[in-house]
Amino acid sequence: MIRFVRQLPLGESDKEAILNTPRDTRCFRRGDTIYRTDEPGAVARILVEGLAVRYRILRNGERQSADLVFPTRFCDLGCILFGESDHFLAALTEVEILEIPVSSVLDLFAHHPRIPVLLLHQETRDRSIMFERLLSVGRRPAIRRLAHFLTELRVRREQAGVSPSRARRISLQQHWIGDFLGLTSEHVSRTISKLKERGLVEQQRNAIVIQDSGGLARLAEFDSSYLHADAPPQPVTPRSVAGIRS
Amino acid sequence: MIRFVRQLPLGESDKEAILNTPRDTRCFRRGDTIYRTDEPGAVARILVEGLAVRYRILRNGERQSADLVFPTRFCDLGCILFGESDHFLAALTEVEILEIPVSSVLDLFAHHPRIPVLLLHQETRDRSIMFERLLSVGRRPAIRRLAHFLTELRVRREQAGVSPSRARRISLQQHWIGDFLGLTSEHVSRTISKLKERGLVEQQRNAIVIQDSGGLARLAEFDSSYLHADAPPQPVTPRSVAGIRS
DNA sequence: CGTGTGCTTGAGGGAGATCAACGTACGTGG
DNA sequence: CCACGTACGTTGATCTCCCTCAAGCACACG
Repeated sequence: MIRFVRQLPLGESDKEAILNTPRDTRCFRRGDTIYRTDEPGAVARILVEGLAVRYRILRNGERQSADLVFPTRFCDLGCILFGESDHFLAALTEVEILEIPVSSVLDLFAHHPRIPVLLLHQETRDRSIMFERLLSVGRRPAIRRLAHFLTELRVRREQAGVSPSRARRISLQQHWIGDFLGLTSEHVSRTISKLKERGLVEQQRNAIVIQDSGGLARLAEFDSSYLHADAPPQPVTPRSVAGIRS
Repeated sequence: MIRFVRQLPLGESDKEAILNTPRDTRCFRRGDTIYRTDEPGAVARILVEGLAVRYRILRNGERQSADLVFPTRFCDLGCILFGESDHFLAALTEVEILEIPVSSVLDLFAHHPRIPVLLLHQETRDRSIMFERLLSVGRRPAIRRLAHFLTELRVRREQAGVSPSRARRISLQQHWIGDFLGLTSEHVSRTISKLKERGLVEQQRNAIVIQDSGGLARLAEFDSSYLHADAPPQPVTPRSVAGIRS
């Protein structure tokens, strides 16, 4: 927690305030549902460790995932701002969640204005990523969709500081991949086979390993600008501490 | 402009500051491209009049729309925060745009912290809408997709103050509807026919008119909670002026 | 009155879904 | 150490929803 706060591109007083905020830690195991839309009671949650997935479901049980939640992110701004979450969150690995009373977060917002601006940055970037997902699902054929998704994950993990070789190893169940891409898990399996035939990826137990990142990115027509990687972390107040990107 | 600012759920000093910000007005006609991703130079834009659509394109020219931009909204936060826009904006009607230098907007953010919090609300709601679109495109069959889209537009326009009878009248070219839903315009045409056969909508010149809102919403399995209609406009600082929803 | 723009309709094809069976790795208990 | 069950992934056959391509139509506008 402390390490995570220290890295934020915020002023010292902002960080102090965050560290002094009352909080609770909860842990989840792979496969657990972290929260649901029908849960009453609003809590602000920050994922500090692990990997989680945001999804919505249809009445017939079909699922659509939108986002992976990486560490240091608020899980659900909607829950803070609107008092209800509009999606489900599931743990893909062991997950550690910080729970903070909503009122405390709102106090933080009111007294430390750099914090909502930081969140505005994150939210805007996340929205851009979701837009690109929508473009994939709406207009790209399955093989490009998958190539694009794998490339996006690789690039985002590299941006988050994962070493290139580890970032090329993507460990996600195929039914989750299908839920991200609007495909059935069977078709995901077939599509992975096609990528293997082309020598772009190979499979190791429970993971897809990117063999030819360039070729995969080319197949996907991947253009990383939507990830806003080179954006300044915090351009709003010139005096703000230049921190490490979250 | 003045009327628009007066309605914002902000304090008087915030509104004064907005009104004192240097700005330029530009007008566009139906069909015009308002901005493109490859345009250099960041400007903050607010749509004050008319209706616009955000979309991205693939190399082969295929298009995916994500959002309709209604009046009083920033067109492109990405452009303000990251210095580049990640999508195109096109005018669906006559459109009036306010252009403000990015530096002025960033000053506003820094000195009037309620403003970024207000934007955070809007951005979070927009993201929820985009998530629902992704769910549609990924998992709903065409007829439900269309029913859901039409219902969403009706409800959002009602929330924005349009009378129920006018809100039931949706005037959008079919190729744009297709771009929202990940369908071809031919299939949109066929799908509208199916809705007509069921007595849910009818067509008048250049517009779809919802006949049976309830039936349409039922077919779509529409649940309006993702629109966060009942959320407080500005819960952050209890002393903030309770304003009319934007 | 021609021309363009958007909508409709049809025939045919294909990408991906569905349904079902089978394979493989792994953990658990005997 | 092996038998078994479960969770995931693979593969095949068939089907269907939506796309593609093409032609025709309706209305607006010069």
